[in-house]
Amino acid sequence: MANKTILVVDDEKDLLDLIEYNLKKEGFDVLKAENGKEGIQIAKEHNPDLVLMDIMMPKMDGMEAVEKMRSDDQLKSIPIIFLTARSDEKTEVEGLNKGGDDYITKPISTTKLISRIKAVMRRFDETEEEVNRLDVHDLSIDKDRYIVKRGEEEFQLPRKEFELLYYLASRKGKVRDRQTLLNKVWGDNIYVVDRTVDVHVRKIREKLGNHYIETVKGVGYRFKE
Amino acid sequence: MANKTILVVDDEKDLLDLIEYNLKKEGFDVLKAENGKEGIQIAKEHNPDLVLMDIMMPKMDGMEAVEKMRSDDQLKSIPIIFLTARSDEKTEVEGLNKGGDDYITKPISTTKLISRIKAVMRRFDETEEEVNRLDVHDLSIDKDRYIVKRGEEEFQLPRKEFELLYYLASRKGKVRDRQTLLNKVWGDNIYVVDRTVDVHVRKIREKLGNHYIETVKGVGYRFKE
DNA sequence: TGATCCCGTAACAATTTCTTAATGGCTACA
DNA sequence: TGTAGCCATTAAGAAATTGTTACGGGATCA
Repeated sequence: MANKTILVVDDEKDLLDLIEYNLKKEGFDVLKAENGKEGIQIAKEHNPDLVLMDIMMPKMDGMEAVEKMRSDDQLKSIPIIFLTARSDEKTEVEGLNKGGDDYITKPISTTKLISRIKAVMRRFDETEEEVNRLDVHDLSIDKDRYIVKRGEEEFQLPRKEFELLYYLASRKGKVRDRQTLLNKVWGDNIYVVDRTVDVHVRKIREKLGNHYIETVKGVGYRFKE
Repeated sequence: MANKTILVVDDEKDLLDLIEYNLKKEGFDVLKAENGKEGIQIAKEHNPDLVLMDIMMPKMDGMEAVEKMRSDDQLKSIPIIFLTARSDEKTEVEGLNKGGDDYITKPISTTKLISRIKAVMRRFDETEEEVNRLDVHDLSIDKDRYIVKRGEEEFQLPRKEFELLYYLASRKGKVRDRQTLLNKVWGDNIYVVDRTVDVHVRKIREKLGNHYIETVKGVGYRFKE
């Protein structure tokens, strides 16, 4: 895997070099810029995975640079960690802060810096990760969120309906008889009349439309292939 | 930091020893069991961080053991990696597969096994680096000061409420069941009735309004996406 | 040593979800 | 076209789950 690239923007050259040294030791590629303007330019060219940005700088202020980045389509989703000299600058940063970003007060402990960087990166990676999501047809069944989406529409199904749908969808095309469904979705030693499945199927169809779950007469149900 | 403990359940003694050897070399603590029944018993006693479970076993089948674990409040959130002899057993495993689990087909490459274990653990280990401040919706949750802000308003939440809110907010959109919340917010071996979570959720809602934390009936709570 | 706040628990109310059972419809086949 | 078998649909009551409130024990701080 290619190394992650980090752009460091700070007007103190010594600090810049120090950070570079430490980041490289950790296996990151490092880009440097000494002011906001330069930072943006380099970011546009190289598309770094993360930006470490000092807030107080000459030329273009870090704050201003961040605002520019946020309104630039190419750059807006790059995570930024702010470096602030005094902790009361926190307040200033607040307005700019998006989801996974972070800020760090100088002076910086290297280990802390590294671990923050890794944390922010991990968080960003995971957002992209499709861990518990099942995409079938035009549906997106997210077990982590217990939500079914179709485009922008969100359906909040009750638990049994959700799990039944999930079970069938994860076995797309395969027929399961009612008893099997009861065992797998309801649980093994649960005593429930198997017609119950019908009702749940109906409720799912009622909400999502009836073209997802197919009835196989005399056998059971299946999620449409 | 204490070593992570892994429980290995397999009826082949030689394999058990081999795996133990390799895991220990990697710095894990290892527990062993030769059948499902014994496995569950040991799991209950030692609360391992991960379970490596063979599917085909005498006494209590691995499948059965897993189901038992899944329905036991204390054990249900322990990640499980399945060992299966033939790859067509995969299908069966699917039904049991929850969240971050994984399966591996025998024969096992040690490196692969280790890397899977680490991957699953990483996924489960939500003790990620924490951010000082989280901005979600119109809230700003400041872990440094244990204060929640909404615009100019400041809310001083008691510790548990704050930590619960923080935990949920930092996993925006993801549902967590009460047991998980207790483990993550209260601590692993704390014995508290899980309805306690409800009360804390209510208190948070009372202060911040009830549109932040959503209830997913039969499952748990989640911070609104 | 009060006063106050926080935490966990229990009890009951409110709500949602699940299950059942009853009815009617459809299809296949004789 | 009659009949049997299977499924869809509905509504109502049961069951499960959560919301809400109140209370007592502890910790904390003046």
